[in-house]
Amino acid sequence: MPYDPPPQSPCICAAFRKAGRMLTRRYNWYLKPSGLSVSQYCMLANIHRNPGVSVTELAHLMSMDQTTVTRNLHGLENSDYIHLRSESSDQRIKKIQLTTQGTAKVAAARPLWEKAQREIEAVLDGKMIESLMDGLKKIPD
Amino acid sequence: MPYDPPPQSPCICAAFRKAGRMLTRRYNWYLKPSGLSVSQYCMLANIHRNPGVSVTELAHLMSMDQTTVTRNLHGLENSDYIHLRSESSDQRIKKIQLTTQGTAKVAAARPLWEKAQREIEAVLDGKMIESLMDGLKKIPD
DNA sequence: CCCATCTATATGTATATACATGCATCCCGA
DNA sequence: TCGGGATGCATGTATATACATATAGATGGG
Repeated sequence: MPYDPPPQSPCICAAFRKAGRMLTRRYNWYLKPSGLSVSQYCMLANIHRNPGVSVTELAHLMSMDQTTVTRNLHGLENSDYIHLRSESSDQRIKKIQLTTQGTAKVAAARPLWEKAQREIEAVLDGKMIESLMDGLKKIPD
Repeated sequence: MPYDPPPQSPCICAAFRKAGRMLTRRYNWYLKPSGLSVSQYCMLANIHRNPGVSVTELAHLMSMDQTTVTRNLHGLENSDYIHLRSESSDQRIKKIQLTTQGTAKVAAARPLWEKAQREIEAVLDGKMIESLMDGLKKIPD
């Protein structure tokens, strides 16, 4: 019986998904005392960097589906870390802002994030990551 | 009012998660005619490469939680792509095998996967990916 | 002005992921 | 041999993710 060979070159997508799981576990471990997941922390940090960003804009920033952003924001809103305000000039658009508690939470979590980031920077070459992220820009939507 | 600066260096974890989302969307687009997601395809391919692997072994292979593997396997079992058989020498262990349909499905999906893989290989340097995956091995569990 | 159409967000559904924990089985030392 | 700890898998719960679609608001051509 001929043996049907499995894929030779490892699946790049699987590699990145696996890396994501490993990094997520590690960052979450460091962030645990803050009560934030790395997903939540990064979403708050993105809002911090882009005050008043809309749901769809945030989705584009993070290469995330708009509906995923909507749902992830709900948790952050229920925790009173953000609030959404409809744009007066266009009632469809919701602009996202950090609340005082949200700003404080990000600030409190940041040293924990930095510990994780430093640990990973020690084993991964930043230049390579940059170069890979650059290549990803060429992927069609 | 002092402006609390957001994280300077981009979050490596967020970068990998974002890359994973982008690649997952693209691979899933190519795999759509097969009816398999890239997650399912890769899990089947792992089983193909490791016939008789156990649930926990597969979890280690993929850096995935054992409970996640258990749940992902259920879908593949319901679709009759795999079957689980308790090891006679140790009833706790379940060994995973591709069924005839599962083997056929992987074979049918493979050319679609290859199209995705080739497209991504054209924009991402394989050596860098390898080197990054190497670095990840140094992350504690 | 009005409706067709476009755009921004939300909801229904399904899979992916992981932590805490439960359950069954195995194994070893007394 | 038996009982406690170790091991392998499953379940309860919660978040993350995305596709299809619904809803509300905006906009422009007639």
